[in-house]
Amino acid sequence: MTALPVVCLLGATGTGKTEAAIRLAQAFDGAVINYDSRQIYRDLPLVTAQPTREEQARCPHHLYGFLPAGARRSAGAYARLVHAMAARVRRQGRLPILVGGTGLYLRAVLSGLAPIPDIPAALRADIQRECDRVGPHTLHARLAAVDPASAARIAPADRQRITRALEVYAATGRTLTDWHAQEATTGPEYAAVKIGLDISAHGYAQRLAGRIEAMVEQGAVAEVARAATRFPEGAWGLSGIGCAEILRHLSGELDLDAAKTLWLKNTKAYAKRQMTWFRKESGVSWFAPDDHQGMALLVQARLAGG
RNA sequence: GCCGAGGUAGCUCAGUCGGUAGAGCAGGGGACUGAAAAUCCCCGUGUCGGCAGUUCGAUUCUGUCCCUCGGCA
Repeated sequence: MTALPVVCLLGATGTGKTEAAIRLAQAFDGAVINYDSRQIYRDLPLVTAQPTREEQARCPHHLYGFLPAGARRSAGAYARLVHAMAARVRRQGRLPILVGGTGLYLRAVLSGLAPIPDIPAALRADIQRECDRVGPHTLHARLAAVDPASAARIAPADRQRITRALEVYAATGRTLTDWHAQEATTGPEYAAVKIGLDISAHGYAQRLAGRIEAMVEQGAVAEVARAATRFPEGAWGLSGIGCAEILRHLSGELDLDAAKTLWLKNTKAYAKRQMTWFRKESGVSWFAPDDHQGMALLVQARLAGG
């Protein structure tokens, strides 16, 4: 089987990936496929900065806004969706263009994950409740007894990874370390052209601040309020950056300015984490965000050269 | 001009009874295998406003100058 050509756009939040993707799609008869973990929620198009209706009309877009804010999709499940969608786009004779900001998802798509089965939700909830009760350090010690290699790798305060390692062991009888030593399950083989959008320019912080202002003007607060009404018990989709701050504003804890300030701060910290991830991604060609022509030339050369 | 209060990290400040200094915020770096917009880890040399004096030693005490902010003129 020959490798499936795809373009992958990566870069921190607010760098102009949406526009760059549309330009490439128009130039190469492509279709945009989302790999962002938050732009999947239909209740939150504004705060998650999904492509607008107008933008989506300019070329085919897939895997945006298709889930209610109460749902979750694991990285593995999401990778399977992307595989299916990329194949379908290809069958239609189009070039798949993967766009997003979630480094783990991109890795799951391109390199695969360990073939660990899905863990029953009830078991996961039990372990998480226990973690809340006894604290991560206690569970870390328990992990050290069954899987010392994982315990050594995972920080004693990292409740997410500690509970993950414990639930995998509890559900499968095998340690995470054991699973990770196994070959990853992968989808189709991809020939990926990786394009990074680099914002090292000084205007970036201002750009993020402007984006938040625009989201608020366009009704982000009302959007989050609506979603919160629809999911009164709290929903995973409402835990994202922007939502969390707006919810605190709606509860009266923060005034709008304080919420926006926090929102910006959290967005900047997130952008930094994204760059830490993407910087070490191999084989990325970096471009200025508006250098659409340069990106197109690269894609053209790589598609021709194979 | 006079009186008072200050000048210490990008910002707000603490502190050193004389032994060249540290918090918060901001900022930076990193990790990452099904919650990832998540979850964690690490990072502080700065003419302590300038100059002089006392002292073994001054950011700390003294003098003087400069600057800022009040108040009075």
